[in-house]
Amino acid sequence: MSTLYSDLALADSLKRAVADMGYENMTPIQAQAIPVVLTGQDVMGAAQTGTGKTAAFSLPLLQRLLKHENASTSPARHPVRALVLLPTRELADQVAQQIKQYAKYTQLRSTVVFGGIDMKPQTAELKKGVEVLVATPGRLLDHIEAKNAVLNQVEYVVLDEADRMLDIGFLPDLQRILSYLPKQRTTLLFSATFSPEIKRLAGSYLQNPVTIEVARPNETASTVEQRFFRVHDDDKRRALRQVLRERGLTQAFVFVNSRLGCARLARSLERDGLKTSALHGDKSQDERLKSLAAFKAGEVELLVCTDVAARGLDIKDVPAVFNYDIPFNAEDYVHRIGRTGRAGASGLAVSFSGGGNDARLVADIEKLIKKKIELEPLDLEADRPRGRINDGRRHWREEGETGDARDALDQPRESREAYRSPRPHRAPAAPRDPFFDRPYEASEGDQPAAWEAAGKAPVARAPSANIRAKRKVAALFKAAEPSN
DNA sequence: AAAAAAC
Repeated sequence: MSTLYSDLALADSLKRAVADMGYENMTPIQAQAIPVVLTGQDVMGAAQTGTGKTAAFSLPLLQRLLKHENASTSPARHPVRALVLLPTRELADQVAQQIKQYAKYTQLRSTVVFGGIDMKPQTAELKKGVEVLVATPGRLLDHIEAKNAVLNQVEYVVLDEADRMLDIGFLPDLQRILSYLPKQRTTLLFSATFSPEIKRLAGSYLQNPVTIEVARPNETASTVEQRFFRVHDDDKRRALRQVLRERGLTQAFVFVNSRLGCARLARSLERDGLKTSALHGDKSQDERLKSLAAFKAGEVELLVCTDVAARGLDIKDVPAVFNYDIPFNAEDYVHRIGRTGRAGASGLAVSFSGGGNDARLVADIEKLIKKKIELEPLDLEADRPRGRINDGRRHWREEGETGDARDALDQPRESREAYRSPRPHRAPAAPRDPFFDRPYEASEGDQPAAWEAAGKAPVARAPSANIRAKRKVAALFKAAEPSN
């Protein structure tokens, strides 16, 4: 069987676009899936990360849209005929851009909708009419309810990262979306990982599906070197820096399990002089896209991220992925390390197994990927003497400052006590304008206030516990952000 | 346990 794009039964307009992108040979998933999707059958496709799944469904999909004109499709109307759903905004953006590339020589229109940004431009695009709509679930439902998107003529639905789309967090939204679609349609599911339960569930959404498994599902790429180090939780940051140095790594994804942990780590690595940006769900969409763009452009060495970045993101030539935290789901491990070693390149995946449940989680991964995992010790260089303050930095927090005191947390637990310094004496703070949160401004001819004349500060009502908690969280995130 | 996805 030929694996050349030029031999495929695709329109010249699509072949030209593929050629423009420099592709000649199909990957195995493409060679197997494209002919099947061209027949219009339902498909469940499993293939390793980084092997071109997007092209595997979008090219034949576009071909079907070109060749099989819908009876109700007039040149004046552009009903949505194909819907592609993804679990994160960045991924939706990426897939939409790829589809635009493939469709650039055709008359087919496409657009993308996702949350976190203004709805109006998306609405305008939808009103103009598109044949292909790429979306994340929440925002799509908004557009459906606002009657901006009419999906009653959808012929093709693609669930990319299908196992994620079918998991408990997404399922309700997904089911609502599917309820707006015609029953008579083609459904395509793709992912690198499928658990047996998800496979069963997926089956209930498909009609006589063709199953395509190019590699064993859940398999990791053989081009990625996988290392697991046993590291004390307090030593992970040093371990990360050491591995970066030893391996001469210029860029890496660094995965962390929580958003706050992500923000904190990004900030502390930034302070270590590493060019870092953070990507997690508590950042504004604008910041998220900027972080990712800076990493793509090579302006940033480390992308410190949560699992928002675990799936699908296709960035060329990222040499390494760190699991600073071991992921809670073994499947996420497969997706995370799939950010490196893409398109046959080599890559390195380094995971730090610390305390808590980590050993158990590593065992889960071993079981899933069916590869023996060796937990190695990591000899840390004594680059930072422990237990004494001799790095010239302060380890307490001055009033009005945030963040520095937490550096003590980077030290081994037993020596933290040494970082506790007596609180420096300071004059009582001047009262602040509670509305603008700044010192009261004195104006010409001001008399000393009554409180000042009496030599005591005014009594302010303490903020409620609720407000204090909110402020505290906001301050933590603010303090934890890299400065730029 | 966490993250993601809508204001």
